[in-house]
Amino acid sequence: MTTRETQQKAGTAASRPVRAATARPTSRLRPEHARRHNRALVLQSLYRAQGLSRADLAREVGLTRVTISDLVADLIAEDLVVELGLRPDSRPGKPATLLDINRTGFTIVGLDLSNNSAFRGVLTDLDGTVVERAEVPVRGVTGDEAVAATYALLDDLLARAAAPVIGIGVGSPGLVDLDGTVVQAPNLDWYDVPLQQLIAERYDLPTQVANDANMAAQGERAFGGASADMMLIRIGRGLGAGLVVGGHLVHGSGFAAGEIGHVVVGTDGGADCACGKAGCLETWLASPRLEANVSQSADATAKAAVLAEAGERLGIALGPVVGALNLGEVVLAGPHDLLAGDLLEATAETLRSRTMGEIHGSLTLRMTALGRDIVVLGAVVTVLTGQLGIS
Amino acid sequence: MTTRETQQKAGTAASRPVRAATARPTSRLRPEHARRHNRALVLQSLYRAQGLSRADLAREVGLTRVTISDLVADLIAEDLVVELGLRPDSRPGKPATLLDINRTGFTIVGLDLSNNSAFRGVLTDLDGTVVERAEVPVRGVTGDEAVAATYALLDDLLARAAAPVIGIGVGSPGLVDLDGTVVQAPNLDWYDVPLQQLIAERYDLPTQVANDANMAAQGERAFGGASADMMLIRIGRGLGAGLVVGGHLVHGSGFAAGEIGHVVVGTDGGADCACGKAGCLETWLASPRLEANVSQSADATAKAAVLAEAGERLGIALGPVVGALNLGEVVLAGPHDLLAGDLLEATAETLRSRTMGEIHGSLTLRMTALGRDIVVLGAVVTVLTGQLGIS
DNA sequence: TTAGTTAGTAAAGATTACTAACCAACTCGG
DNA sequence: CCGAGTTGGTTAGTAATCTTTACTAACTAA
Repeated sequence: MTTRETQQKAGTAASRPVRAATARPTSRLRPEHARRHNRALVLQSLYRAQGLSRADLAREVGLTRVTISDLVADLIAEDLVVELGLRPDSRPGKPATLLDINRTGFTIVGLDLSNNSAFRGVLTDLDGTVVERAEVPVRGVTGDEAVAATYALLDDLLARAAAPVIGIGVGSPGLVDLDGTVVQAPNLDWYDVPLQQLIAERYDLPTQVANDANMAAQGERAFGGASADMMLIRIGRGLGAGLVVGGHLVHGSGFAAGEIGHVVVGTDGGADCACGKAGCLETWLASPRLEANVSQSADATAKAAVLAEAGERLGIALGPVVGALNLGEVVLAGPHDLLAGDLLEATAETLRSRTMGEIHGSLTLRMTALGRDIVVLGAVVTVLTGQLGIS
Repeated sequence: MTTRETQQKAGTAASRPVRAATARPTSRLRPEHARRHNRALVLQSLYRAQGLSRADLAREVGLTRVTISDLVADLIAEDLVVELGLRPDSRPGKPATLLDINRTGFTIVGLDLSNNSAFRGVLTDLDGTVVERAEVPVRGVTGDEAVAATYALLDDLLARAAAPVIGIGVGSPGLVDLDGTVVQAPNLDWYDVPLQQLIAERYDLPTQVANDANMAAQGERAFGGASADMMLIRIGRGLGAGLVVGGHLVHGSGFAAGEIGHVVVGTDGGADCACGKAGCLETWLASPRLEANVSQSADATAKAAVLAEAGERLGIALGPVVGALNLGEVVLAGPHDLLAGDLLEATAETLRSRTMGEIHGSLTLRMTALGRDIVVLGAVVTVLTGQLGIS
């Protein structure tokens, strides 16, 4: 039944894993790290279900009541958690003291630098409720002036903060590395601008800078209820995407994940693109061109055809991605009037017909409900995650 | 300079993140967990650079010599680590006692159930060096008989194990969930077969069952030196892929990540597929059809054209995936004579011309060097990772 | 009134990793 | 040859963290 071969030492192909190049600095774990982790668990539990008692937390997190009490005492001392009073319902035993995160006691700053007519920013409380808004016009502003405009926006917002600021989140266009350095953002003429460091030092506040589409994906995941395997596609002057895989944002080997605007779609040509190729996804879907095509349409039928073709192209490009990653959800963000109707439907239909639904299960394709705030809200969530461990 | 709006409570779209559905059971961290983590760090450091002293480990891992000594004492007591003797070189100070993982003192079992003529298995030491091989013929065997064949293969291999067995890794075709249950594997007529649990209970050994392409991706990552953002494509009777993103294997929302064989590629038709669609990736690249097309070719030029077209199709399908994930590496596994020449080159060229190289940086496209052992080695690595924390 | 239940706290114990201090064993320079 | 300097490893004591055990407080139910 079995084939027995002579024992062999296969020192050839199969030798010990040599991944010295990828020698990641996986950090050691000290007691304080464990404590931080548990503390974040408590905050997270409180965050998404306010009105928990210490005993509830103990059950949910899996630590003992004693330890939870200790952690909660720390959090109350830092004013991050408050006691709400006794639980009203009536049941046996000592009534519980309800706790909640001090949701309105702190402020988070979120910025969106991706619009090329104005930088926009908000202040929110810990819930992501927008408390203040501001913007600075930046049409044609680049380089150091664009940095200065960012500072002006922050100066304005921070001056209006009524509660202590936990941190600053910034969604920037272009390629941004893990340190928050903008590697390249041609529209702003930024190349290797260490924006995160600049802001953090200027304001002495924890700061998170990341790509705008990635921020948007985080926003959609947290406030839009998106699932753990999701792609968010931003359509505007260009086309960018943010991917969440297994609950984690994808960065890519060169921090360029989601940059699919200049991937050629289909095998039948297409319009010439500024990048030199023809038939790039952007040539089909970037809103200026799409708007032009729509407005040139003779009637509603022709208009619908334009949108349907764009949607089909999007579906063709997304097919392999959806299949390879087995995404559960694809979310579009951009001009509602262009995307929400025929285009979305055509994309959905194309995806259905070009991927294996039986295997891949149900895919949800929808518009975001967060509107223009999607990037700033993503920035806010990123701060929340980075500072409090809430994700 | 800034536009000030009236303060507003935006309780509408932007309310508190409601992700109760995704309430993951992020586990609390107890001291023992931290210890396990640090212990894994020690093992990992020793694994990839044998001949480290306790002091070396302390420097590399970031713990103190005292703690390292303590951890190492545990590991030596378990026979996982051995002292090699004094470091030979001559320098000031007390000579170091070199340590190493007890590489040949344990055995790992790796199985590959993806071939439909025979189940194949190996025993390896901790280095992944193959020590024994076995296989059972399974042509046409399905259902319980296929499970029995797996047992027979394991019985044979385990009887030959000269050193204690750390665990069993199994690469199975089809959809496999995180518990190692084969959700569906039509070729074996397996539906919801809890293979991992069955094997673990029968042999009382830690067992890991996962999809074959995913196992192959793990193997390539560990033993093939693949990078942290990589896609491994297995071409055989069908076509499947395993994806590693940010160093982590992608599972997908329905455990179907990598199932791209039936994604339609291109916009110009294609051959009919067994799945009902036309132009699926498998119709271009599955080896039976590819071999037939090649053998029907009149001359070498025609043969090259067939392979080049298949390669181009692969490139067209991969373009959006490579772009969206910003992959650093794509690795092919399958019949070397078909894939390694014209096909590979055509794929590379297609990817180059259809994605934005300037943004996406360098992409490596290559064949695996692990040959037919790629799945079993991946299974071995998975055990190594699961049991010792080495990854 | 009594029994049972639930919330929260207090004290003591077990793990874990740290600091400080030590010994062991080597090289090197005079 | 011998002391100073260097490096590896261990011992002893301490700080941080979570647990177990045991308690009090405050309620319901009969």
